[in-house]
Amino acid sequence: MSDQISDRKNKLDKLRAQGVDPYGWRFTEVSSTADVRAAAETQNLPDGEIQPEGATTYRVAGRLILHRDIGSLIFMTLRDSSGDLQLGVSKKMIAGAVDAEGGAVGWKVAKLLDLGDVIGAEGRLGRTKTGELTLWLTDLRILSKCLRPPPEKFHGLTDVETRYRKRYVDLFANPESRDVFLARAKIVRHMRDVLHERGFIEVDTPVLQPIYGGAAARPFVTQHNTLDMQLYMRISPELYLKRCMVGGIERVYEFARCLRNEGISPRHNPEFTMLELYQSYGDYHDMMDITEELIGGAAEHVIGSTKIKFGEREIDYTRPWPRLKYADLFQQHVGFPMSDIAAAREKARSLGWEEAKWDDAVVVGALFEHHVEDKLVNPTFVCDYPAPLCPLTRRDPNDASIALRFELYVNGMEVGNAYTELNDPAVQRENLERSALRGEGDETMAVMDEDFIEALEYGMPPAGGLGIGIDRVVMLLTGSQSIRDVILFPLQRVINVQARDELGLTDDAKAGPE
RNA sequence: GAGGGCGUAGCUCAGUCGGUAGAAGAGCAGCGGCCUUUUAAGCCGUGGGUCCUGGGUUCGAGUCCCAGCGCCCUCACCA
Repeated sequence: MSDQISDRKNKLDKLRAQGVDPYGWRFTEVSSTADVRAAAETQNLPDGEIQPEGATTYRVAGRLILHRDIGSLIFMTLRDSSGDLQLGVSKKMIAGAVDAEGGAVGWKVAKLLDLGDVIGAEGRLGRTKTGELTLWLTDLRILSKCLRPPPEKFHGLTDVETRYRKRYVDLFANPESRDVFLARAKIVRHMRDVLHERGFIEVDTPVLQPIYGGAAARPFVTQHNTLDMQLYMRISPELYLKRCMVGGIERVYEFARCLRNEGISPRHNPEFTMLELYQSYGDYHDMMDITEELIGGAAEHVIGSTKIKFGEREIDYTRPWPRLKYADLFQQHVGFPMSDIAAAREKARSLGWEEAKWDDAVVVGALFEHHVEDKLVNPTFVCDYPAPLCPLTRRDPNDASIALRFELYVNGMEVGNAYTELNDPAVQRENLERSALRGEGDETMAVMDEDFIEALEYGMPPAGGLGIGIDRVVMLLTGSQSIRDVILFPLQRVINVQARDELGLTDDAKAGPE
């Protein structure tokens, strides 16, 4: 009976026995530890001294992550979302503290604290002999008891699986993990600011869709009971955002959670966030400008640098970014023009690919991926794709085999994708029919969406459209090697499947009591 | 889906060639003490294990073999 949870529960009982509620209440007018540090910078705080009674006091709240008990003096480290701050508890100094109801708090609470407890505190600033900024407490209360032992104080939580499954522990135990998600929030905020400034309107479109489209991917299938209807989780918001443009929302965007029933990898998660935006009366050149501002601007304003390390490499986000043609990159890195289909097929065969049943464009695309993508380390716009694989893109008026599309590559990874949008309903119908035909039996291929065509028949303005993989941008800007490091709660298999099976708790058994 | 790697105390990790008598170790955390300027505080004492699970080989398995579960990586898939 000596496990750590019971030890902590014992302390819970001791606190209650002394009239202290271990699950505290409202604790307001709190400064962040960052605010306290900033305030300290402006004051003369000699080493080894505490500000005298009557000096400004500060209130802070957060989680206890270090605790050094030196008899009738205790040093603790408090962590909030802005950082850490040392607290000092002197038995003499805190002796008189009482709470609003007249119950004594302070020293006896300090003696019953455990690592991980959430506390509120108030005190006066000072510096220790070694110059460490310290808040010397005049008040201390416990706001929430931590019943489970937190990870080791020095190494934190390193087990990858536990970090993903118990992200709440990872977040308070590993500041660098917390910082990734704070950076993610700032990056998204920066993007919203840029779009707001340019007159874009944020909307929400359906995740549950009767017909899925806007990308080539396998969807998750689900079912609505009352409507007795099969639905798909969206793989893309594209067709709905275009309907918004038909309706006169000229500049529209959505931070769209998309779900794709595909493989999982360090760059792919079943659900991910895509920023998708459309600008009426623009084209894909406008999308390049805005992409630079969204991502390059985030590097500058959020990370504070245009040169950011990713693994061994340093990536340079200095704008403007090169805008290169797909055909030129192909020629440069593959070694012959992409129009030379015979050479392309021969090359494919030499790589051991079974290309016989592939379309010409697929062969060219595969060679491009194999030979070119890895070379694109610094942000690069790859422009003007072969048309056959772009059913939603407008063709170059001078060359129908070229689609007015670009993809943004960074560190060999596709981060953005943009088109000069197709707005001729007849051509759109034709393209969708053709790709539906080619993809017969392939549930990833585009399917006909009659209502979408009908929307186009009312007239959609010519437009530029852009999609940016937010998770991947956050990976690059925060140096995260896996997409799961920038997604708070990445999908993991349920544990105890075996145990459930052994107990006979299969799906059938769970459906209802006998 | 294929291949490779990993799984030992709450956490971070040792554990050699399969064997060092009995009790599988350390640090942190815990528990009992001491300490009013610590910095991963220190000192003394002390409790804690489904070695992922289930089989097998063996005189003997944390270690070897097989199956399963979970995670990571590579490839495939993801235009």
